[in-house]
Amino acid sequence: MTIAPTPSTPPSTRSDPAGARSRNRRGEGGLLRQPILDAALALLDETGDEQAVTLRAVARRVGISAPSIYAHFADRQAILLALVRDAFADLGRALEAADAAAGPDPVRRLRATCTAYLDFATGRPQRYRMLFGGLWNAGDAVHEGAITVSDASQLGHEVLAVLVGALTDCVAAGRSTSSDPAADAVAIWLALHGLAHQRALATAFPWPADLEDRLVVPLAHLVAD
Amino acid sequence: MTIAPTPSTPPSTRSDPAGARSRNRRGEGGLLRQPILDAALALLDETGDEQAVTLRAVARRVGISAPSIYAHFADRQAILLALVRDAFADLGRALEAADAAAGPDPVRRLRATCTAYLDFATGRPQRYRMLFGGLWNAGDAVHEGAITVSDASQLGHEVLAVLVGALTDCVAAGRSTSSDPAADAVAIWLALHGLAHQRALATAFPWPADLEDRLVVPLAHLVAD
DNA sequence: TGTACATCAGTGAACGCGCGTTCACTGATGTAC
DNA sequence: TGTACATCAGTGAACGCGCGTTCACTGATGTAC
Repeated sequence: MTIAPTPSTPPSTRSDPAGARSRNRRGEGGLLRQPILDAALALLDETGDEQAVTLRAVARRVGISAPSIYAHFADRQAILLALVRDAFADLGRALEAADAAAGPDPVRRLRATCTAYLDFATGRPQRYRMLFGGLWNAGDAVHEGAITVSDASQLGHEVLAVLVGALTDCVAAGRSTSSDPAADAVAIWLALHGLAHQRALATAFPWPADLEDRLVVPLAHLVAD
Repeated sequence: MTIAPTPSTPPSTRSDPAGARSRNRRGEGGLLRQPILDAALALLDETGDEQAVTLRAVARRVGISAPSIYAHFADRQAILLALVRDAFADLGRALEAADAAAGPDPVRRLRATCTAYLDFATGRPQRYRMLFGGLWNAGDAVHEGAITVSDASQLGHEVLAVLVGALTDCVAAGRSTSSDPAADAVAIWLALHGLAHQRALATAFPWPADLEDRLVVPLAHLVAD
């Protein structure tokens, strides 16, 4: 008995939990890249430890042999960098989406953006910690410097662009007395990072609920409507 | 020819850079504990990577064999925890010293404390990152939870005690309009942490100089004299 | 004061481990003729 | 349409490494008698 391969079967994009996966069709080897990243991200989120993201652990999870990874990533570091890059992009997108969905009121936009930032860190604490854990800053390896410092500063610019935009509009609407929205946006971002990072560190700690307001309102120099 | 041991020689407290060190006298085995911690801290500061603090690397640096460490620390984790503990204590002491040295003016005290906090992180970025890198929060090991979460919250209380004290005095002197100094002190601390952590991450980044003021003045609700 | 001995600081070799990476390979499959 | 073959996805075994930790030990030294 032969099992006829059904050509209509969609190529395996899923990141199978080991075992079941079958070899990709010829020419579709690149499809393994995403499952590898998915597995790496899952390991990171579950263990909260980037040391747990080893080539062998990732391979085990995807259901492939460890050397197979080398067809898609130059080395272990490259996987981690891809993870950081993706997470930065996710965060940037979340902020822009929150800003866009908040309607026209600039104060609402500013607050929605800040909330989205904090939600990202609360919802994916391991990932947030990794973004700012210093991996891409270690700086002795060859390839990391160039790639991810620019990623990080790009995220910086994205975050800041959204915050500066909202804060500038707050000033224009007479809702903020900030005399330097660009600089105050940096201050807001740093304060958000402080809170987000501590929350990502001590997820169980009973952080007061009004901390976000207590940081954002003064730093944005918001005034009553 | 015999080399007579001179009893007046002080016991070796130095953390010799390997090689030269001689066995401690009988009953003074405990003297090895500090050199081990010194070496571990030096490794951390130099590499900026707590993974570099291995038993073997520490032993190599102290000039002893790796198993000797077990007379002083239960395992590798215990060394790292001792490091965290000491660093927390250092930071707490630095803040209290700054507060005490700032004189009677409450605004000066508040600002001096904030500056000291940021200076600690700028001067020992690797150590600061380690304090808040999540080591003691990983939480799966047996002994770490109990020991260091209490350390961390003790530091929290020390930092906050200093900040709350100064801020309360600012309010009393009519220099701050804060209606809740305790809560605002938490906000200040979080903002300081955000700035300190980013500076410790990207030490080379040209951070604007006035960020400290831009954070502390609004968050402390300071008003002109 | 002399001597035997228990104690103590510290050692060296070895263990098993999981790791990143290399290598030569296998077998399926698309393609050129 | 049939067939040979180059290409491609992926494998399995092996390498050397540094690690944490265990073990049996060594030799110096303080102490009890």
